[in-house]
Amino acid sequence: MYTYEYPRPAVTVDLVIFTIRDGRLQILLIRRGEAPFKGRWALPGGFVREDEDLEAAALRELDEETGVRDVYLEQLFTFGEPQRDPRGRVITVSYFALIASDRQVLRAQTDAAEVQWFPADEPPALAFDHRKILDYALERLRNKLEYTTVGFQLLPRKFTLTELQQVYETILGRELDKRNFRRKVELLGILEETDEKKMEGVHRPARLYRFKARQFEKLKDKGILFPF
Amino acid sequence: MYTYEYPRPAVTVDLVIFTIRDGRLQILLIRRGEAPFKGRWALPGGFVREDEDLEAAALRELDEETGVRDVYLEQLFTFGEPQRDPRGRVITVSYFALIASDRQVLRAQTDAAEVQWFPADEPPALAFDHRKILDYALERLRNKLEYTTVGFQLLPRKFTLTELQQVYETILGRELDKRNFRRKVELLGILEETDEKKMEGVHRPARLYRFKARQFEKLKDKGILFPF
DNA sequence: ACAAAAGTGTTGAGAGTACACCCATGC
DNA sequence: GCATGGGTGTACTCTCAACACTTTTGT
Repeated sequence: MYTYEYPRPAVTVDLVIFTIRDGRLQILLIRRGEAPFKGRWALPGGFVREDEDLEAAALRELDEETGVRDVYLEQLFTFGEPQRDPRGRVITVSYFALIASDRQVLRAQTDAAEVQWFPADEPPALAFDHRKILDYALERLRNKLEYTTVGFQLLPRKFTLTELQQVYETILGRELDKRNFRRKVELLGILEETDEKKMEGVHRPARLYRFKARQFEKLKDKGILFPF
Repeated sequence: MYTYEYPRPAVTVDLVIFTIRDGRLQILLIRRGEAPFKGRWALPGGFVREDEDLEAAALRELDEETGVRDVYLEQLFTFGEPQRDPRGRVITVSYFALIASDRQVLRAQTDAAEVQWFPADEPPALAFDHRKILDYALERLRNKLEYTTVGFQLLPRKFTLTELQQVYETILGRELDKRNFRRKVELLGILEETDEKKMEGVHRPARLYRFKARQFEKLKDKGILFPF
């Protein structure tokens, strides 16, 4: 058995957990109960355990805060500036997660005053360098939206085309043409019609669709295929 | 001052250093002199120092192995499987670097038998999980080539259009149409003609061009702009 | 004069964008 | 019957892809 004689930083994972709520892109934040940054909002996260894979640590934190599993999770970036944590050297591996809009139930035990959703584009002041992490996550999400199907991870299993379009409009921050959007989605061949209709609204019911691909899909054959 | 009571993994950086040599995409590898994997080839890398930023550590390793600075460097992914290093818990932050083809001089002190370039698509057996890191770097490089100007980082400051095209063909692994390629590059407006010509060849000399943008540039306004 | 790489335009097909009206339902 | 969101087609423009010959130089 060999050992190392090198300084060992602490390693954490931090999560940017996105969902769509009230027609806005929102993120989950936790209010810190301890110094430093006591009382400030921060990204959920925590230390990586001794024999725990990084992604496993991220999934564990996600489960602890939201009770949700089986969500889209992607490693984002690793931040390691020596001064990013006033307590000492802490390197953090950041992840972003997408929660479907019908699964955003928080843990029963969580105190609503301490765990809350905030609009991603108007977050409160954040602890540490979490604002930088958030900004990076937003940029990545917007980019990926254009050439992958990540967007579908934010919707329930069955959804209307208008709901899908709203996800894209919300994240991209601009309006899309309804007819062009629908033609494009159909052309991609990634949706399945169901026989059901959404009867909630007061007006004409919309047909519900289901996403065909299992989890996630790159959308390029030659060049890009999702430039709405 | 606060301290943590958590296990601390060792943290390293590993580099996938690309260049174009003999018309092929190649990577720099180092032969390990110690167990584990003694005698195997491995990616250059090393431990992150106590008060050293991650990117600074990557730049330091790069300088130590190649004597090169001011190159394109990008964080790739952080690998942290508990069993990836038999000596204990080691988390590695991987980077990829692009070295211009006229700057691939190795450190004078390096022993040629211990530091060598290898074709990126036919590497020797690698230590640890370095093959996985290499594969990931290759995938990322190919993707970025299509919507950014990273490819220019592999060329000298002045280059011919044919050389530029060969970089793209080499990395993408397919042939491109000369006329379409040139029209596209011209349309992007990122090159500057020089008055010089490359007189090396035996035949008609080619005009030399210079890359306008300082370092690196995203190439999308609406959708992708670089789908050669 | 010849070998070799440099350089240069046109055409057809497909995708993106802009744009306006009828339909189905609840009240 | 009316208010509201659901649903549908066409025309123009622009970019992509395929394709072959002339030019310039060294030997």
